[in-house]
Amino acid sequence: MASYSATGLCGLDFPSNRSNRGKNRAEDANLPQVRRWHATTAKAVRSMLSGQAPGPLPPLDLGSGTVFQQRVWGVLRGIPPGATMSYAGVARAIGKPGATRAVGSACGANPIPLLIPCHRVLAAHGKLGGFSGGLHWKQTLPGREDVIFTL
DNA sequence: TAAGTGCGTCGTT
DNA sequence: AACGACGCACTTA
Repeated sequence: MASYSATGLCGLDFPSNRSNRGKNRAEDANLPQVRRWHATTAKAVRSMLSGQAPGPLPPLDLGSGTVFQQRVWGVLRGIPPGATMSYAGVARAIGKPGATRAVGSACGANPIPLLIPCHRVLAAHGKLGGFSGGLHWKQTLPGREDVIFTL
């Protein structure tokens, strides 16, 4: 289920996942635009699920997140398909080497899984770590991206 | 080497 | 003040 605000895509859930986040009343805004966004989103998601680069994305509304979270998500979006990064790596990438734990929290707060590839973030040493949408996704998705798990 | 424990760390609620 | 989708050092076996 995808959710849109006046700014852009603001939420995305895995199928059969928990209930939706309240927000978005995009009906007030331009419906045609939302439909356009959703078409783009759907295409991007399909690409992701088949292991391809997402291609063009709709505008993302991340205004709901804190500055720290937005920094983290920005890094995640920079991880190419098939690549992975550790929580500590992300922490270093945003210039806060000690904030690895906080990075984990930020990933958990990610409103748009898949398009913001939190599943490419592993714990140190290639271990899986956790995942809000269920660990099986974290195993499945990178699998489709031909990620090589070394130990 | 593998598995378990404890503590430091830091943003969020 | 308490709680993590972590990391590291340090036991044990």
